[in-house]
Amino acid sequence: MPRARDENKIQQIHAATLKLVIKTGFSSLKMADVAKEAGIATGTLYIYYKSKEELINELFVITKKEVAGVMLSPDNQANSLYETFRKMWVSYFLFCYENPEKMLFVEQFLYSGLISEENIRLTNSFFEPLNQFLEMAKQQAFIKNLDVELLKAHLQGALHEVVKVLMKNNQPFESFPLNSLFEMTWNGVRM
Amino acid sequence: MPRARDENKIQQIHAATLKLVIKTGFSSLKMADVAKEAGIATGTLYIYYKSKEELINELFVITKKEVAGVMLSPDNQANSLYETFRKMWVSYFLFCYENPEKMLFVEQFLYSGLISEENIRLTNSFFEPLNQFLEMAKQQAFIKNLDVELLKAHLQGALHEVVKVLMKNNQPFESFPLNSLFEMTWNGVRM
DNA sequence: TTTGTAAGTGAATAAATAATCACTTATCTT
DNA sequence: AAGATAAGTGATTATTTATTCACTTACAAA
Repeated sequence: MPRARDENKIQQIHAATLKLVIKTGFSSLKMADVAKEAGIATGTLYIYYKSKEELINELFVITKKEVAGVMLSPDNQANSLYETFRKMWVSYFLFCYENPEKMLFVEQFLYSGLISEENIRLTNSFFEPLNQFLEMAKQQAFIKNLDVELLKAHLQGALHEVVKVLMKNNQPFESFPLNSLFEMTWNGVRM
Repeated sequence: MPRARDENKIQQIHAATLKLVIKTGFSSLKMADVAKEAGIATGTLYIYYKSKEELINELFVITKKEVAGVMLSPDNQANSLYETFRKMWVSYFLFCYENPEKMLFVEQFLYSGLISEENIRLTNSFFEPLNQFLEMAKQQAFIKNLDVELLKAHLQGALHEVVKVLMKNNQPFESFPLNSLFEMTWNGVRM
């Protein structure tokens, strides 16, 4: 029997890819660099991924799935729509703040032309429960009666850009005005 | 005397670059393609720009300057802070809607690692009057007392993502809920 | 009209980088 | 312990794409 395929190595490859994307931008992401950063040979990288495109696509899907898991965690289910909304928003905010490389990776590659249409559709499907939650909140006149895609875009766009500014300024976790930022978002979408 | 350098050709090059970026993403932006799209030879492209990096950087600065011009237009000066804020927001929204290729170009390249630090600083300086306006609005307790960079990030992030959704869905200009979208934004930042 | 100069051309070259492969190493089975 | 098999290696190769350059064309001045 052969050696077991090293699942841990895949983690190293992913971490290396994310690290390089956040460090130097994705236009300079090279397979040789990814391999070096992951501590393996370029040839080894190609044992795990047939091509750069495949690596990028897989990491994109995995990261989107992780985000969906964070937002839609059972922990975020609360007794009121407001509380559920707030928990989801805070979870996502903290995820982005603590994993800026994942946020940026997804954002950068979404419109890069490197992610297949199929994977775009697949990753969108992960967020179907979120769509349903927002539809329900709309029906109960809890949030504004706008197209769910527009609501999500408004919420996500604002959150991402804010996190990027916090990142750039190296804001320590305690110092940033999480509640004020949530209030700003909430006052926007509430009825 | 030689022929006059064709200023119009620069416009063609810029238009071609923006068109290709929005069509296929910037990772597949090739100088040969830009030249072809602009109707010139690749060699000609290098008469106008020393390198791809120079083309990208110049177009980035020009586009940012155009955006600043649109937002800070004297037409947007009104009697109330509210009205000025609204006019600026609507101007920028419509600019992005009508020029999605410019919005996406700037967004895609900002974190790409291809724009020089110097040009990042330069283009930020174009928006200094906007910063001053927001500082004033804060002092007059007209909008929330949050860091101006965070306010701008929230506003711009939400607006961009919303425009992208409208674009993707091919929404005709008349059908989209401009006022509702503005209200959402305004309710977020207002005191 | 001739002539000098710079713009324009696109095939050819250089540079960057994705991907391969002949070889080595590690692990598992018997 | 020996054989079998797959992982791992990194220099080499293939491919892509930025850039150049020898040549042509268009224009303006004399």
